[in-house]
Amino acid sequence: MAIFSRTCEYAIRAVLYIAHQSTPSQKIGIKEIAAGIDSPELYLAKILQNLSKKGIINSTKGPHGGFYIQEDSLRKPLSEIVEAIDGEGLFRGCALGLSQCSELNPCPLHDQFKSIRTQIHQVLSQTTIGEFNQELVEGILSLRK
Amino acid sequence: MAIFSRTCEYAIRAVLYIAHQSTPSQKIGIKEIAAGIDSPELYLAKILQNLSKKGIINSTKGPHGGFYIQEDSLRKPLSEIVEAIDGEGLFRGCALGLSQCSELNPCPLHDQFKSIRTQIHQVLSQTTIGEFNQELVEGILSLRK
DNA sequence: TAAATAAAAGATATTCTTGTCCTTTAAATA
DNA sequence: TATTTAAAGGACAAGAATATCTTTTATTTA
Repeated sequence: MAIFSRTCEYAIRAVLYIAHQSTPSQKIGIKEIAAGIDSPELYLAKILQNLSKKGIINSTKGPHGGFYIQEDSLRKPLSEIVEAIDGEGLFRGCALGLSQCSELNPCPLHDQFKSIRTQIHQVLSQTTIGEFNQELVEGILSLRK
Repeated sequence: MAIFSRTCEYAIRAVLYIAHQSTPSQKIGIKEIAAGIDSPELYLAKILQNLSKKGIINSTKGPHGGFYIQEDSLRKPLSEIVEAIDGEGLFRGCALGLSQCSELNPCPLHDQFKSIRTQIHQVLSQTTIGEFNQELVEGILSLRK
């Protein structure tokens, strides 16, 4: 199993792609996004609808419409995308799936995973949607399969 | 999404339960294991069959048969269970699902997740199946929902 | 050796995730 | 204002994960 669901992988890649390829005056269409990140177009459309409802990205219909991201959303952390799609399972909850697991009633892996979860959460909440734009433009980073 | 698949959660809990509840001369049946870790009995049976084939646990059929674990398997790391069930996705591969992601062609999260993966792998490969027996016996740790 | 026991194995069912299709709505522009 | 464009929305389909059921095999013991 991977760290993120496939849906969440698509979501993160798409948001980063939108962040560096579009502005509110130059929107980008679903076709181009899907091609840009190697994802199934119609499935990605559903994912972006979801992210749009949650205010992480924006969209407009009609000619010259498409997806874009507001300036201030570029400062949002990636953890918002992950929580919107995969929930908080990576950050909270018991690694062994025990609902009763807690400090007082810990599962065997409780302490070890507390630190791992913290680190995952830190990375995702300190990394912003916009911070890769320069490297993406320069081709140092890749979003395609 | 959680860190492990549900199947893997059952697997780890079951193996730890077997480790502390049974010996090669005192085997434990699937009914009791499933009750002991709150999991669906028949599904757990499939999982244990799988782990048994892979040599992580042992079993014998017939009266007084059941599952048990060999002395030396108690020293095996939990990573063996995780790899047997969920594969190596947690330890290797790109967080964003990009097959081309590498040191030379990194995805945006490459470096951050390299360290997270390493930590997950370390915890799971340094933690052994047998090391919780004492705490489980004493009731300090829990395996039930 | 026959009967009883318990896991293995194979088949099927259910649920969730992923992916596709078709119609509707909103926006731009001719 | 009619037409075109592109996303939104609803319904459906395929696949994978999870769960259950039934039959078979191996082992013990009466």
